[in-house]
Amino acid sequence: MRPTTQDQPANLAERLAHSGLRNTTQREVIYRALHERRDHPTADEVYARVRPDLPTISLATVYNCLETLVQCDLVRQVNFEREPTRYCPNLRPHAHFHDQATGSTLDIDLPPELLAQVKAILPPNYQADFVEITFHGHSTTEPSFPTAPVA
Amino acid sequence: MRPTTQDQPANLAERLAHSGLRNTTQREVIYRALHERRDHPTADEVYARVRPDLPTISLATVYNCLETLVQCDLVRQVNFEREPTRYCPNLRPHAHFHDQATGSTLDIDLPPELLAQVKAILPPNYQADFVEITFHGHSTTEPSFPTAPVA
DNA sequence: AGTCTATTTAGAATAATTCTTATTCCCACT
DNA sequence: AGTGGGAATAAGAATTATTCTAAATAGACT
Repeated sequence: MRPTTQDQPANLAERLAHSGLRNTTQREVIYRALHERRDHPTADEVYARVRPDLPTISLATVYNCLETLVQCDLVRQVNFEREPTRYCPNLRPHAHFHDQATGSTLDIDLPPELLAQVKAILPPNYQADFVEITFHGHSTTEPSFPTAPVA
Repeated sequence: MRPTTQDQPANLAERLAHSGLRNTTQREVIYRALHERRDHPTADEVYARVRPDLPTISLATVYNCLETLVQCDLVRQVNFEREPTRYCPNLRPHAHFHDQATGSTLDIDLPPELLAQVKAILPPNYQADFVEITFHGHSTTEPSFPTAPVA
């Protein structure tokens, strides 16, 4: 029996079957599209990525499939303010760094003990199913827009 | 000279003037509406609250004023997933507990040292201007919907 | 009072997402 | 292999929070 690691996600088909759902081409292609580039695309961006493979897919189906993958814990939803929802294939506990200038997103692994410490500030009788930590900031290496080189 | 505490927010008029903005009736009433009940209303809810005082105010103005108050650091914006934006008069560093069943929100003060520890997981050259921590969960005391009393 | 600009108002426009309905697909069963 | 039934998809309309536009109003300053 192959051990199920946290990082290599269990079979898509398995997880779908476990929820009584069918493994369709659309779900597979979308799932792969997310895992090939491990970034944080919007539904529109996923739509654009899968259209070469599935020229007749509709945006509604992209939304449906992404929602299904989220339900099956194969993909996570990420929201920054009121920007369009993004979809994240990283299932490990992690925080997000959101660059306010470029909009780019970086996953930052969350040490379990830190997560525990954060949860510990909750008052009694409040149970957190999920802790969302988002850094809003800027990278100090890459400039946010092209600038003339400094002499 | 009266010391400016963190909790009692500095004069609205002062802050507006500091940004070269005018102190209008609409801004004042909206500001007060947020501070009277220290909860997390949406723009629509603020609209409903101020209409008794300002029967001719428009929703666009509510959005404008709230945006202005946010710019002046008199109010904070809070987003849960893609729900309508909420507005929060609590300016101290705090996390939010979002009850998934009821939608109710609880402010949870963030100890400065915990905030520092969280920021410490950022890689070099990543600067966080703001750290957002949201707990998604449920309170174990209040039931999420009315249930028959247990015998 | 008069001018200048910020602000407000009302309603149209926008954009992400969801909904609706018809069609297509997949699977189980004969 | 053919068929029936439920699930999934496609296409486009509908919804909803928010922003934009243009005209009217109000404050501040001479």
